Amino acid sequence: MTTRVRYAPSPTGLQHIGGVRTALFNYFFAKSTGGRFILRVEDTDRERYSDESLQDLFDTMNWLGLDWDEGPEKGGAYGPYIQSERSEIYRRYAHKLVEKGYAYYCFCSEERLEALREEQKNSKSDHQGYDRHCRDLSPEEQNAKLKEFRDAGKEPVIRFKLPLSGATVMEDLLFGKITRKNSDISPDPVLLKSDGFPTYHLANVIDDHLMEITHILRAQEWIPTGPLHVLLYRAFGWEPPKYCHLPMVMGKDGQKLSKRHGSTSAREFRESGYLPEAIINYVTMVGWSYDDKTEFFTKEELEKVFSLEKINKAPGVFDYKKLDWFNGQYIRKLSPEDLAARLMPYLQKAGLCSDPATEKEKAILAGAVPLVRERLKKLSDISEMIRFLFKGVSVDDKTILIPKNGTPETTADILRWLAGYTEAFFDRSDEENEAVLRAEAEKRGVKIGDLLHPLRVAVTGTPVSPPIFETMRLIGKETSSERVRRAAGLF
RNA sequence: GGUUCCUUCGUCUAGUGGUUAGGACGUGAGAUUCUCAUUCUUAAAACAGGGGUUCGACUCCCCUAGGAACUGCCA
Repeated sequence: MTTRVRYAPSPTGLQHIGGVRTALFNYFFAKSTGGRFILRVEDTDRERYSDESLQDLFDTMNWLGLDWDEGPEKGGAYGPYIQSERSEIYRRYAHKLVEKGYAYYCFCSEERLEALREEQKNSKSDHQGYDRHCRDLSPEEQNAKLKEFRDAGKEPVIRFKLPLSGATVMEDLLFGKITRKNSDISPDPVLLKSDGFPTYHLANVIDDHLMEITHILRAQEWIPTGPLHVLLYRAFGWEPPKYCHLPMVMGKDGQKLSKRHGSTSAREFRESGYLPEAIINYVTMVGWSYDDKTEFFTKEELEKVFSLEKINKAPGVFDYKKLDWFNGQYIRKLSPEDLAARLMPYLQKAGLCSDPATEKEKAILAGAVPLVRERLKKLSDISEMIRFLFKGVSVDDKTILIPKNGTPETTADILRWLAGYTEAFFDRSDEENEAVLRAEAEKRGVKIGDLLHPLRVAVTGTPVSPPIFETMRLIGKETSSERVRRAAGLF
């Protein structure tokens, strides 16, 4: 039997790290078992649905290179893969449950439910949730209400009739048996909403069965509803798939990862210059490991080596610092050409390069890449790092030209000397130049850094830059000399 | 409040009854270096607590504590 797994997000917001992790695990599990990876869009919440979210889902999958074997835009034998296009199916099955006595119409108003919730909150009773008000309506009452509703152009919701006693066991590949008393399950959850759309519980169970999903890999937050789903499968007379609940991804404070912890959406990570390779590698490593030493994995390797047994049960904290480290590692693994190509969009966005880039701009970037590759954590770092290659520099505050142990006088003198030297600089090798500067520093009784600091600030406008000799060659003789002269003129 | 799940360095983890409890990020120190970064060396840092079981428990069982998730006509 080939495994069939699915990633089934709800397009009600940007794809976040938790979702990405679920997608990744499903994808790798499918690949590693020679199975099929299905994408299903669970857009049954019409209130929160947005086209932008759906687009973001595709963009994210695309960015990460997670191709689905079946799903929207691709099709497959079990379509449609967008739940809003399957409404008829859910309605049919929901009514089938009513006929079989496993579900019932509920006519309770939002207001009544609201009041009920309010009351329960205050009473702090152990049992919360729906009071099963409509569960035992007599056939006459039910028909009357139904007519009343339909005459008014309304539809009642359909609720699942949970067993009042007993317990239900869900088998989980990771956690083993998870048992819940039926009386502890949220009482008679809604299956079909009044707008005719199914709730998650109904749609999910029906689709997973109809699409012949063999394994459900989803976040641990679904554990409490697991037994409910098992009950639903049973009511339909179906065999539940195998479950594997994935540990959650938390923020530093141990709470579910959210905006206040930092970036959480794939889009933010993409835009600030994290490589998909790094995201894939790092995100997979929170909650999963291969052994005690290997931590670098390409997507292709993970497709082979991933296994459910190595998943950790405990939730994991998302460590932004470690992600940065991974990203830096991956940036350094890129070929110079590849890195340059990935960097260019950031320069364009910062207004430093035109779009499309000119040959000259490309050449400057190509020259800069060897100097910055060791220094980048994120691709977006590039614009501030080398803006002086594209734009003029202005030293507003001349004191930043002064090295740590220098004075305005000594600095002015050094700059004048440097201004006189820059011409010769370009005729010599870096080694020769360094020798000259060292000799000059010694003559002045200072360190070479005391000469290089004013030079660096004069040429790049900042006290932190790539190695200054190489940088000057990138900037060119004209501009470099001019900048040094101008800095000297400041005193 | 109730239900369910979880618990090895600050963080991610290895470990499956006998180990000096290993690695990685981060942090400290040092080296390299023109700044920054990279790189290298090195240090500090953990089995939540209490009971059992056992010749022997991080590993098995129980209890406690702590944490999390769920408790919607959201998923």
